[in-house]
Amino acid sequence: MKSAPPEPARLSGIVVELSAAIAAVTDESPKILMVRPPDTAARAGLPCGPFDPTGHRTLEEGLRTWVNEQTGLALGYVEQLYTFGNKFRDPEERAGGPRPLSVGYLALLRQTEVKSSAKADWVDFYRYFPWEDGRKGAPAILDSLILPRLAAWRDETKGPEKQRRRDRILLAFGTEGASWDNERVLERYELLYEAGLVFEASFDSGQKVEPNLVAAQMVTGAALTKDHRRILATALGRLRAKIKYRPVIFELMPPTFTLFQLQRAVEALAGGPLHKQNFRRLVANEGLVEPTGHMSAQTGGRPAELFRFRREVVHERPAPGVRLPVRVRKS
Amino acid sequence: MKSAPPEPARLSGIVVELSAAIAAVTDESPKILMVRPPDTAARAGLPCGPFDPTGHRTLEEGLRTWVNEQTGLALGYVEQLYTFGNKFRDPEERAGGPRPLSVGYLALLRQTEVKSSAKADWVDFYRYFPWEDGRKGAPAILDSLILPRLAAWRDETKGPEKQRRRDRILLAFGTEGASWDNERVLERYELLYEAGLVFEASFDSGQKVEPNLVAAQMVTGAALTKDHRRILATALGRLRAKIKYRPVIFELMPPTFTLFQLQRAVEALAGGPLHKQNFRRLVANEGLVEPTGHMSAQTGGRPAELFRFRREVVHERPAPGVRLPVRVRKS
DNA sequence: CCTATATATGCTCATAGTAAGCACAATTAT
DNA sequence: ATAATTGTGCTTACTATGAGCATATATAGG
Repeated sequence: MKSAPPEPARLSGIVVELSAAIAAVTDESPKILMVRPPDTAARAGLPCGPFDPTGHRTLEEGLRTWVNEQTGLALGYVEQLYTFGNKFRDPEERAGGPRPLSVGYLALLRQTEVKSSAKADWVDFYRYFPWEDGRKGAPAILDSLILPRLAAWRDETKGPEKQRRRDRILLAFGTEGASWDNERVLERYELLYEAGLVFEASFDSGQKVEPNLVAAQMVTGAALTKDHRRILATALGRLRAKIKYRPVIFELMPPTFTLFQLQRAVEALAGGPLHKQNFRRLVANEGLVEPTGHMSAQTGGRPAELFRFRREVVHERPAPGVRLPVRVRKS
Repeated sequence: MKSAPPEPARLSGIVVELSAAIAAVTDESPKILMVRPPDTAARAGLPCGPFDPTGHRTLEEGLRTWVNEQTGLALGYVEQLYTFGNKFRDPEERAGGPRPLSVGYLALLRQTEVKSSAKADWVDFYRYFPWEDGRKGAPAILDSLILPRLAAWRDETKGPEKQRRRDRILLAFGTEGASWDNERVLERYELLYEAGLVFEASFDSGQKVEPNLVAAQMVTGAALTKDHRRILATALGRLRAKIKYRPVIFELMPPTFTLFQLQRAVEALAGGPLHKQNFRRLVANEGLVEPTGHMSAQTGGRPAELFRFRREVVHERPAPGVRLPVRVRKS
């Protein structure tokens, strides 16, 4: 075993897959592109395909090729997220299939480029993570179901393990006076998974779970195939982090927009309400946008000025981004 | 081609390698663990080994196993960085070898655990990135060599490509009034690579370069095998980002330490000087440390109080970290 | 002992950024 | 006309940050 050289024969049991969480914001709602399952019994999943070592010069190029073939889309902004390689992340592995690694990517698409297709749908992010949408106050599902269930899961154990579980819940969900960090999407999903509160957990383990847990799983968001919901959680967490220090939000906006549209887009991703006046001041002070001089087609109130993104900011400031003046979450 | 199913035969030409940038801080100098090359003609590299899909349950477990076998170290803090898969990242691929992917990791080790071994050495980070060490003012090599060379490389071209190169230089090196962002380690390395200013560039391309460029390469840091310097640049960038919003610096400190030792460790990684009084205020205000009541063995001046890390902070604050009050870089 | 030097620690002050909210303007729906 | 909706300017209190002064306590060397 020690310092054995690579053995191609032993290593051929690996498949490298490229998967993409492709995000857009339409009508103030955050959307993600999902490939429709082959039959109604199966679950939907992210666009993905195998990496081709002879055809693809880079991993990213392979991803772009695959997405283009599967959905017809030409991706713009693309960023590598994480490589997933846990044993049995794909159930087929149990049946003797090769070990599947998946290199996950986050891609952003402008609203204008969004079109439906025969194979893929645009689905609201929060259908998979209903507990992450705090735009209209703390999600009801937290107090009504998730936190009690997590507390029960914590109390299944004793001693140091119980303490560890308490700590993790506290950190992820901001209980016991700790604060809710909107970036900890993955931590929250993984806790729900471990506590058996999402469908994938009971499916992956193959165990029967108690009936009222099954009922609970029906309301903890829609399930995805394999570990794609985990990949998606990683993507949302990264995206929430990134809009705070890089102007990626503009990858999702049309060429011109009102400040309120911009705010709605940020809120859609961040999952919380923003203070309007402060948001405008922030965006203006950072020099992120410049007025076009035109006014928007009215949308119910006083007409708003149209702005465009100032590409020059990246040269001027070290970390231009929307450092959300998020209102304190009242739980 | 279109939507072709995975073909195991075609895909078997992939090797997945796990590589680790293992960092520590000893004597106020940032160190990285390097595996010694087999002969003096070869270049050193990061500890790494192939991923074993049958033996390793997770990628991270595989990494820990490999590092332990190669260096005898049991890693503590480990974090996945990035997966590298560019064609010909390993020169052996040109000779018909399989396509090598590498999943890069960042690991942190306490000073107390650092011991040399027969196979591996602890090397100062900045031996590979001399332009990143601004602790004693802006590195001389920037003005004397790097920036003029980059300007020449920029001026090789005309029109939009020239503008693109100017923008990239400006963003990465903070020229023309822009500010130096200590996290953009990878962008800087890649610019030097593209401009042919590091040894790996001429080696990888196989071209002869003009003699005075070779001379220049001698002072732009030590070369590493394959693309390991790129992986290392990714690691340093990530580490510099992370210490600002997560208390990872304490993964590198001994159980108790003086505030000045802590400051020196942060400076070593961040690559710039800090304002002492403000640093102390910051660390105290964030509640990152607590006094032990003991005093340090003197180190030349008034004895300092010994502190320890307060593990509880992670529960109290959303993003505890050392938000460096870095002094403005005088170039 | 005295002095230079190095580190440790407490404190001030000016400035910038942030959270919260008041006030008012310009439009549409009823 | 009036309510509702959205846009925009401005104030106020508070907090964080950058810079520096002042002083405390040690060591090293004459």
